[in-house]
Amino acid sequence: MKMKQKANIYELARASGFSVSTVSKALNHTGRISEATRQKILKIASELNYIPSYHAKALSLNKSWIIGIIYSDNLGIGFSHPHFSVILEGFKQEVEKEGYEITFINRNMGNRSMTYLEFCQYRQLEGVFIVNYYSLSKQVPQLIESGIPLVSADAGFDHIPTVTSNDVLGGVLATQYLYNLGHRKIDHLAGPSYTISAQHRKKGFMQVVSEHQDIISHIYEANNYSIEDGYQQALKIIESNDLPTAIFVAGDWMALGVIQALKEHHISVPEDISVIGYDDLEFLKYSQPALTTVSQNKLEIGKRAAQYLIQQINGETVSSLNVDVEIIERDTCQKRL
Amino acid sequence: MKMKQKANIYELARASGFSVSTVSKALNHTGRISEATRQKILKIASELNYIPSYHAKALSLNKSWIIGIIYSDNLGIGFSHPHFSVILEGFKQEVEKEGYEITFINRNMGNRSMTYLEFCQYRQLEGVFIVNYYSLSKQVPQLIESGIPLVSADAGFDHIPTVTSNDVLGGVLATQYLYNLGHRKIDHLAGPSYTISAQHRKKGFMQVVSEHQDIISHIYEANNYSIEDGYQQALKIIESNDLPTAIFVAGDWMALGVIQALKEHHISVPEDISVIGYDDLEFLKYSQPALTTVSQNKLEIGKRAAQYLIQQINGETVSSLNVDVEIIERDTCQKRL
DNA sequence: AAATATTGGTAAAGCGCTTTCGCAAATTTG
DNA sequence: CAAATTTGCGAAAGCGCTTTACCAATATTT
Repeated sequence: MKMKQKANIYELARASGFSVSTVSKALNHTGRISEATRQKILKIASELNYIPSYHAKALSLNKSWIIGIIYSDNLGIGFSHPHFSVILEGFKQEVEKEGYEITFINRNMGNRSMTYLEFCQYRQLEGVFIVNYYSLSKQVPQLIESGIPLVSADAGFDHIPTVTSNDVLGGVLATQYLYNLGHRKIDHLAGPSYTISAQHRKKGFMQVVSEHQDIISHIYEANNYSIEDGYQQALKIIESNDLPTAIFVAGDWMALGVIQALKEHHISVPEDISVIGYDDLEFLKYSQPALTTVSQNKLEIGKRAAQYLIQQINGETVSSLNVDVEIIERDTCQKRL
Repeated sequence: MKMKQKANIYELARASGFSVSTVSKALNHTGRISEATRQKILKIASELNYIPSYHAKALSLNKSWIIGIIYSDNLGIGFSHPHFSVILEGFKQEVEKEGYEITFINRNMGNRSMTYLEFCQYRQLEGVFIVNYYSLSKQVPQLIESGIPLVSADAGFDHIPTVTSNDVLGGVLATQYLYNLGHRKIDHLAGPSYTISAQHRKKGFMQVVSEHQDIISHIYEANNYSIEDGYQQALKIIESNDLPTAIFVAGDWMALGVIQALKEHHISVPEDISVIGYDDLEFLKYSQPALTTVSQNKLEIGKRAAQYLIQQINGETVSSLNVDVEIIERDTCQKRL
């Protein structure tokens, strides 16, 4: 049986005896047309294995059904990033539900390089999702100015609807948690201060500290949310000769470094010092001891971002949103009597 | 300054005084045209912020520059999958270098659902990369029959060029490694037998065993490469009352479960039993004790797959390829004297 | 200087689809 | 039963680009 190659609308017209306009209307359930002829045409379409041409449709309708993703990954690990990959996944699931596809915006398509905006125009993108973008270049401002629907999962852009964790709340919860366990000497290892997330977590921490006269605290700050930075800062805490009984670490990676440094100095977690992290990276469930942490609802962040973007594409206006966080109790914190 | 909205080729023609055909040729460095007029046209194009329309180009040229990805993720974690996400990343990097984009093939675009093949036709995809697909449906056979360029990162499809780790070699290396450490009672926990990867790793294991008369071994088999399955099978090993001194576990996840089970029975790793895993999942670097494992070069697998696919798109024919693996020595194996 | 080849450029058709507008036939209204 | 609507359908233009076929004007060969 020879498969008919790529029948188009004209062949359907010829085969059915109707005009192309009528065929088009039949296929799209649009326009005025009798049910009888619609059925005839649909039947023929299926017999001929008709599949419409996306490119022709997109050109004609001026609608691409594609959403761009800006995912500049400073670690070079791309999809494998334990935090952003989950957000991306949630985003993807949600937009696909609504019939959109995603594509990654990179600046050298084909041969010549393009700006983000140029790429968006070239591909007629419906909107773009900015996740994990740190740069001072004019690229994003240019996008904002262009009026294309935008949503971000990074705090730090004004003028863009943003979906992030409620990091102030996270800071509060983590600190209260330690306080309620009986800790009174609580240090905070903050993330890099140029990130809004770090600022907020620290703010939450300080808020709780200020509410309780009996807390003694020091704040340290890392340049990066990395294991290495956690390790280095922990060394400082150790050298300070004024050990806390608990540390609220602003990121899981850093917490890993902290725990390692403590262990090397024969300070055991959680017996000597309790440690709580932030992020709830999937794999830290399996670390030993399993990390107690503040969980960000990453999948939810991605999904809400998707909804916000699609709402904008449909002409609605949206504001920003903070997604709730929660404490995940595992094995790195314990009561202090 | 008012930004000209989406100038097209006709406006360039009018503004430059040349015809659209000439403009097109100037823009594409094609056809016979004098350098002088080309420069004039390019100048005007840049002044008018001309950006071509992808859709029009694609329709006219019948070329989409887009590669489809079939990534059916049975765990539901999508991008976050610690093994496949890295392969995907390598693939993406490599195809982008050549000017292609990737898109994910899911069966319900817009509203109605499509088969993989229909989607490929709809979007005029140049080729497709099958990664992590297990299903008995006719979808993939249909793709194969259609003649669209295909490449896979899963063993298990005949008739499709496949890029995978050399799993037989991996099995050999792991087993030899244990043997050379002095182990003579070596068990193997194999992956699910319906996967080619598990079959190959086991084959490598048995090959080494057969070469050495003095090895005593048992083989166990899991239904899944999961922590839970590793845990369950480890219980069986423990119950057997014939403990090995080393276990070659066919997957890192399973190894995690194995180690946990052993620990709960106060059998310490590596003092009592050495454990070697398989995969080299990124995060297991940080497990305690850090897992010794057979490392799959995931990034390389993705990149080679990309190259193979593009070669096919360009009309060349390619065969399959096995990417080398290597032992990563960490803390879960030790000498047996 | 006549014959030939090359160069620079254009008109027009084609890629596959949507949509407006118009028109005849069928249907509803008063 | 005439007038007013409504229904069913088609012609044609438009979306923005590429490419073939052709023509006139040069440039090159004998």
